[in-house]
Amino acid sequence: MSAVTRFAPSPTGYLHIGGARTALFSWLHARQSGGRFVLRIEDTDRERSTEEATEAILDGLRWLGLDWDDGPFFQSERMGRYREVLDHWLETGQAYHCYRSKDELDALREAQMKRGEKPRYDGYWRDRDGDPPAGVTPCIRFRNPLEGEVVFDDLIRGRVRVANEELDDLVICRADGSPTYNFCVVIDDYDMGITHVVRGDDHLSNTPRQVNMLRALGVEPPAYAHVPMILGDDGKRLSKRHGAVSVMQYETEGYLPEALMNYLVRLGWAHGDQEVFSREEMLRLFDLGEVNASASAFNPGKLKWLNEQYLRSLEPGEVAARLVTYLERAGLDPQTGPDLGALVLAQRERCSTLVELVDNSRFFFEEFDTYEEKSARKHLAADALQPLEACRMALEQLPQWEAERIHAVVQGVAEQQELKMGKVAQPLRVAAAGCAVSPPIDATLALLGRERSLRRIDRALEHARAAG
RNA sequence: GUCCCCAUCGUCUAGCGGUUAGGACACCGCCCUUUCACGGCGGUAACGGGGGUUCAAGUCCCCCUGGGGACGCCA
Repeated sequence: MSAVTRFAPSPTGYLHIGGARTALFSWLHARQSGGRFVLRIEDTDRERSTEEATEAILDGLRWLGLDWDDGPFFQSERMGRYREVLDHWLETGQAYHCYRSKDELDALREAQMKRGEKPRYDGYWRDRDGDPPAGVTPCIRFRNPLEGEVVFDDLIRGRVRVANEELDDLVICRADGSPTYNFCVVIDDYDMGITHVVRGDDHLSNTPRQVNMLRALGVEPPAYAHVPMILGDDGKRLSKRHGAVSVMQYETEGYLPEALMNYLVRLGWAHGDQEVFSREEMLRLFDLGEVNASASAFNPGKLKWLNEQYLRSLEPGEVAARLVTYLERAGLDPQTGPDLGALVLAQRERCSTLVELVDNSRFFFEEFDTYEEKSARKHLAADALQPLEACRMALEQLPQWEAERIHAVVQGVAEQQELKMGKVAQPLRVAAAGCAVSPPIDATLALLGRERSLRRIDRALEHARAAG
């Protein structure tokens, strides 16, 4: 059976980690059944909804590769439809006008809490006819059943039962005429043919009311899957304090969308001992019904590890293509350096992110002003002169500037001068990179090119002489 | 305050009545090594507590504790 699922964010901020995972689960469930994935923007709160936020959310989804089949639909453009149902319900008595003011409601709530009761609307206007107070614009409330219970089977939480006694008559249309979330969701999910509602479990307690409204509409509710929330790495609620909460922040920091997706799919779900899942594997193996019911903490360290895995296993050319943007952002011109595929191959096993890869590769693209102090003191001292000079001479003679030949030179010099490899390679490294960290010296020089390499060795020789 | 939910190493998790409680990240050793890394090998580390049910409980039930969510004319 093919499923129709949806992702329905409210455009009040960027796409965050929790939303991204909900979207992923929802997307996977639709895609693995050959169904449809609907995108709907829940912007009934005009005060807080912004166009920028909508764009930010779409950007996030696109970056992650979570493509949608229908939409984006905007609730703000569906007011006519909501009005239609509202009027109908008013007519049939399934909804009614309520003239309670906010102040009255606040007082009511406070009094109930004080008495140790669950705060709820008292139903004052539920069965009251005529003489509404003058000058008060009413809101509209749904007439929730008083008896019986709502039962539904949540794919993740199992059977959920709530007595109607626990529920009150919720506001479905504000005094200003705008319909509210719980109402719009119900109409939309029905109109859009949603078969599986996948959403954060903070909505679990809304579900019974929604089921009642669906029943009022005379239709069967969809299947529900309430996914647990994601906690910060301190076990508390995820927030700005935990570093990157926006999905796009990870893009900025040089993470690969593949890695983030992989991390997210494993948060609350597992398939035996498997840690790495390609998109195809996710589609094949993921099962909404296997998702854990408990919240899980976001672990940046593991995401980083996954990013390293993808950095190393993706085609170098693929990584190189994505590297271009990052080089430019760092103010480097990709044209002034080595072949990017080769660079990725040389650097990827010592980097966690694309940003780090760029940072560690600056010296391939531009000259550096100074040597890293400690490294220069240690490796560009007087004892570096002889091996450096010998290398310089032999390298200059090389008919072909390739890693293997360079390696032979370094090894030859070490043997000739009866030095350990480190005594030869390290001075060369500092000469070439400006610091004591780089890919293997033969690969480093090969990537750097003959001219640049020799020039930098000359400069290092000067430095060593001056220091000696 | 009221209602609801959740509970295995620090973290993500496997487990679905009988296991030396497994894997991964992180951490710590050792090996490899021209740097930094990668990699390989090994190690520390968990069933929150108390009652039941059962020949047998991490696994089922209840209570406690801890954590979370909901209780808006927010979504």
